[in-house]
Amino acid sequence: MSLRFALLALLTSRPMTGYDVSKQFSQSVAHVWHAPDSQIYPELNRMERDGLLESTVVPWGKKGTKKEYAVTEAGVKAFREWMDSPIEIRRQREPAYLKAAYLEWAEPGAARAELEQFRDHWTEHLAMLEATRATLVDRSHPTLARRLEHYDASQWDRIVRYKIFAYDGLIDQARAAIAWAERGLVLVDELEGAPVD
Amino acid sequence: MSLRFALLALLTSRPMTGYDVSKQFSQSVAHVWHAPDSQIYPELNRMERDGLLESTVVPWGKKGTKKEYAVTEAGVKAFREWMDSPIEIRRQREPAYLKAAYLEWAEPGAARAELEQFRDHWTEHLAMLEATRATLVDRSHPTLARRLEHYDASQWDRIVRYKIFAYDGLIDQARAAIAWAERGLVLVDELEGAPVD
DNA sequence: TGCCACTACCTATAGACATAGGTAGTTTGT
DNA sequence: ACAAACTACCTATGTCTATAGGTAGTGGCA
Repeated sequence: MSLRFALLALLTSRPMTGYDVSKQFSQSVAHVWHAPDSQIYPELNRMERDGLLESTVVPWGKKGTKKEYAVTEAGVKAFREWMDSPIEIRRQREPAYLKAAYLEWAEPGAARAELEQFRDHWTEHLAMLEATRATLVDRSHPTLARRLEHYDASQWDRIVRYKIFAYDGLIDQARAAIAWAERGLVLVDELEGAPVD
Repeated sequence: MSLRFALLALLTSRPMTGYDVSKQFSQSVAHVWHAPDSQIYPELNRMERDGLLESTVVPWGKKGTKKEYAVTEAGVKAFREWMDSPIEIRRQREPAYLKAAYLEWAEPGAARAELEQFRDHWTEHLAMLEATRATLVDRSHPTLARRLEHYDASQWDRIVRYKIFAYDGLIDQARAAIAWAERGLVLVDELEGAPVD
């Protein structure tokens, strides 16, 4: 159900075509809520059917058309209601920690590879989060810039700081994950003997 | 697919009935991979069908019976293979961070309630993780104790330390989440004005 | 004897999600 | 003139997951 509100969140910055949504999504909202376009297109249709969005068909080239979605008043209301309602708590479901708990079953080499892969994934993810955070701080993030246009300048700081706050949380998590993986690599060396190569 | 291996992990400690699995699960493996019993029973059946488990029917009372599942050799092999194969990377999907990024849409009271609820959930979760960690350190954790029986005493430290390592990772994440929520509450007070009550 | 909590196991249903495709038009560069 | 890359949108399939039930036997106790 969160996908619907993630899409609403994105579309409050400006009306967009489905294609724009699926592209922009991966560069902003997807950092907190990932979804592939095969989930996005049908959801946009359902949201229009439910009156949260309305679409206008825009010509594109000679024969082509595209559909631009805008949030309706009912959409804004639904988004606000969701914002004011308690969050669902997500249950822990992380294969990396599951595996870590049973590392005595793994080959030492595989255990190391595992932890390195995990660390590298989060390191990459962290770099992306920090880069995005920087574009929020200097307000060059395109979606943010479009969003701020609807607001009085006195509100800008407030809006931006909430977004930075969200990214700070994600960055903390990424850092914690990386540090944990590093400790794991040290532990594997200690328990299995350092690799000989 | 991880559920299958989470169940295998649990059942390597000792054979268990489906009911035991679903009870024990929530006190150990569920900390890293949650699943309700409505998912567990069918999965156990499928695992037996696939030759990873074998079951023996045990009488229970006068008329009742229960099914005890034990991991087969094929099950052990599958578990080892999974342990040695690269992990799937989970995509970010956390409603709390999604909401945090759009907190300018929320009522100040709702924003505070949100963050408090998030903090309280993780505080509770942290207490549980720390309590469980302590039972691993002193080896009083029942599933761990049963597991260690299959191993030579020289291996005990190795096994226990991997489990502690996994919990340490979860504890780090919980602490980071709590600290983030606290910072969020301060931020809301700063941006929306402290609550008047 | 009846009731209740618990053990034991299972089903149904709907929605979420991943993965892997497909079609058709447009723009850009050579 | 043509290919390649991109825009635009959609479908199919299978699995996963949440939620909410259901049935039947057991053990204790009042």
